[in-house]
Amino acid sequence: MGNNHGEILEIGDEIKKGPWNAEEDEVLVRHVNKYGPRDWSSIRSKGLLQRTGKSCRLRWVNKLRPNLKNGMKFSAEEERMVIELQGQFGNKWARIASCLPGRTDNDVKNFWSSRQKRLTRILRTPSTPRSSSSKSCNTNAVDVLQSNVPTTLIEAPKLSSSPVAEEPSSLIDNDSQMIKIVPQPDRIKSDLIRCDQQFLDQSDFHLAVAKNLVDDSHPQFTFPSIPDLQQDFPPAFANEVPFNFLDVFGNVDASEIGNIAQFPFAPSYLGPCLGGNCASAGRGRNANSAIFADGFFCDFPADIFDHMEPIPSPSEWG
DNA sequence: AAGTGTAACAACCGCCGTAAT
DNA sequence: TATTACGGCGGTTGTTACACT
Repeated sequence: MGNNHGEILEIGDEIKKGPWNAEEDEVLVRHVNKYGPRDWSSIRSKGLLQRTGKSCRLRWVNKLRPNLKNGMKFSAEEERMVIELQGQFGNKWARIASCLPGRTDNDVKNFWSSRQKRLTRILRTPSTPRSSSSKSCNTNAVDVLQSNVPTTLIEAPKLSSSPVAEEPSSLIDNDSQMIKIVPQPDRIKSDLIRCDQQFLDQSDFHLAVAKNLVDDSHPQFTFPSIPDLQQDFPPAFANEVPFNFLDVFGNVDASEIGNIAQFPFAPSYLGPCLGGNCASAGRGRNANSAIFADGFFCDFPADIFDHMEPIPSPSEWG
């Protein structure tokens, strides 16, 4: 991008790039007020600005348009909507942004990208030693439980904008009660990992999982089934997996977690939410029980995937 | 206080669809 | 019908501010 002062490429009829200044903004706003948000290329042809029409349009749409929520962080409700809509539409940022007043496609895209990077980093962070400057991964279980960060959901990373793929007929091995984890870029699309705070708000669960992970006698990562927030958690979900667990590893190379992994279902110690009675979970969370979802993963040793057993490839699931 | 890592943001690039010629 | 220009969109990159050690 430009130099430190944003003054670049302004030579004769050259196209100017880089950060916009107040004068340029003023010219652009005046043009739009006069002619409407169109004829972007005419701005340059008229000699008003040395910006491309594309650049002008982008500036207007992302920064100068009225009623934008510039500088405002995404609210919990907006966050929830983004996650939900991304699951519904994929990476159709303009479509998603159209459902969020004051937000642009760029806003949504950046927001999603940040979350994706964060989740990816969490999944890749080595357990020892932990990054000395990590802000989100230096917590212990107690810290996590005491956190009041209003993060309510963990969404899955996505790789591409291809249409949502059909779920495999079953991701569950009924015999072993395993959730099959199979990295498949083509189908890393659909749902979200929705970790309701009440699900996370189980200190016993958290500690038990952590213990399980480091206990060589329990070589497999014990992970609970997570209820779907949109379903209001009918008790019958106690033994089902209404979310797409695959997406947790959506953008993690298969080589990093092994080609395939298995996750046993959650044992009963996980508490009433995971035991099936989650009717009160979902929206309207108890602030006192808030858990920073990132911390949940942070407390897992990074080598938890080292012990996962291979399961058949998708072509063998039938 | 300095160094480092991360999140958030701004802007550009390339691709694609569409309308005009 | 083919070509071209334009606008829209998604992906990507660079910069800055901030938090943490």
